Amino acid sequence: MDSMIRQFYEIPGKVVALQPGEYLFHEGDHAKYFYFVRSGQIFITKFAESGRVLSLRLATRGSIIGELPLYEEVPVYIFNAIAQSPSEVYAIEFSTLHSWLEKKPSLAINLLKIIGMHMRKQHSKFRDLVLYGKKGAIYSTLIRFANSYGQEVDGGILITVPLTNQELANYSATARESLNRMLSDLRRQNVIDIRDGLIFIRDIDFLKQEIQCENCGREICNIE
Amino acid sequence: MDSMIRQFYEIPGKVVALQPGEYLFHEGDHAKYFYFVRSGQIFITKFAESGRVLSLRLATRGSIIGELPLYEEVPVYIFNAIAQSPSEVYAIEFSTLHSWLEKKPSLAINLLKIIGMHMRKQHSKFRDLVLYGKKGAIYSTLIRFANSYGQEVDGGILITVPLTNQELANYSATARESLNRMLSDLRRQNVIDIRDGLIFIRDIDFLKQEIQCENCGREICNIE
DNA sequence: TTAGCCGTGTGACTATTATCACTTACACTT
DNA sequence: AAGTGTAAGTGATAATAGTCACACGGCTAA
Repeated sequence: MDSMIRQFYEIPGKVVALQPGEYLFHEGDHAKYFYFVRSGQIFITKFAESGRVLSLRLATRGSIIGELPLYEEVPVYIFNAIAQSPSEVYAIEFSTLHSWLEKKPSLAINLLKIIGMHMRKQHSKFRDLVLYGKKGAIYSTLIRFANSYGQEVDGGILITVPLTNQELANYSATARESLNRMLSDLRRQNVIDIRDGLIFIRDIDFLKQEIQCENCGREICNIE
Repeated sequence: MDSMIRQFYEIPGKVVALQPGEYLFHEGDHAKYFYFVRSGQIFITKFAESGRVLSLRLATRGSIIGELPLYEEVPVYIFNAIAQSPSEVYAIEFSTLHSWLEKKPSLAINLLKIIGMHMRKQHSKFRDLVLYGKKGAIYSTLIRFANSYGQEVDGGILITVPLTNQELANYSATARESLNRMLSDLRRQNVIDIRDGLIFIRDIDFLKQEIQCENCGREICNIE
């Protein structure tokens, strides 16, 4: 992915630094910039009227953010972007990006590739959720976090991002209690474990099998 | 949308005619062509191992199909495309499309716009489903069909596509019986009606309100 | 004209998931 | 060391959705 975004650095823009918890933008804000992440992690979320939070991505180095309103008549962000850790993003104005895309076909093609990949991610998530219910949503979230932020140790995968049960629940649109019970079950079945507050996946194949994983690869099946 | 795809007609390709029920491609097939629909309607579906069918779109004149494997290393269709009515599609080889995209930036930009729109559609569907459960999925499907195939009559909207309960259920990943009960409830509440086997929506605002519709517009909230 | 098929409708039951209310565990402050 | 706050864990119950079984009606082909 890194090779694909390298080209975007040539486009004039500015660097924005964010502290943990700081918003890059809110949903409903007028959208002026297209971003990609240089360092750190950024939560992409959406609020429901009921007060629930739906988490969609955890963007990291190389991820693009705010691409959705790119060619909208009235460009408005439809998600929130909040720094999880100290982060830096590169901000390019839509108008600047537009003119560069017109001049450089290879840039447009790269963006097509990136957005196409996003489509695939979104579809595979949709599939997991819709066909296998909350179990599908939760197992799929674990697999995606493992693919994006997992570190292989002791024959398992340690998810190196600290996440509360509530945060994990937000990724699968599940009640915290339901998520908690599922994690407890998985722990009892020796599929996962908690190590210093981080999730350690002993048997990722079990998770994949349960949701009939199509093994779409780490390029697609991730949370970035 | 039609204006956006006009440009694609300049690219050499071939016309493929389909009879109702005929497959344009199956999921898992090696993907060679990018299509757009000239006439008729095409179901886009996905099969689950359990035998269930998940319906995603009903493509019509101006819709693009098979765009997902565009820049994949091993291009494979991930959905099925089946004609619902006698249809004609225009087929462009990926390799041909690639070279045209490189030569014509405006073509790449148009494709970006179209795919960006698809992303928005997908996100809004995801939201409806995830935040409002099956009710969200079903009401949202009705609204989308109304936006794509609705005809205003008698102060309501008639969905001009004949759909069985099973077909509608496939769009919302719901059991036929559950869908049936929900439709019955809506009928009792005078929100919808059945006219000669077609769904007639009396009170679309009720449906929109129940799923906290963000009024994203017909360009986004449709089933194409 | 009638048997067969298909789609609809519905009751009874089961499974899944959410909600509420509370206890426990742990880190951090004072 | 006690007090406070936050997250985790859990039981009981309610709400939502799926499954199974079957009745009914309309259409069609023999």
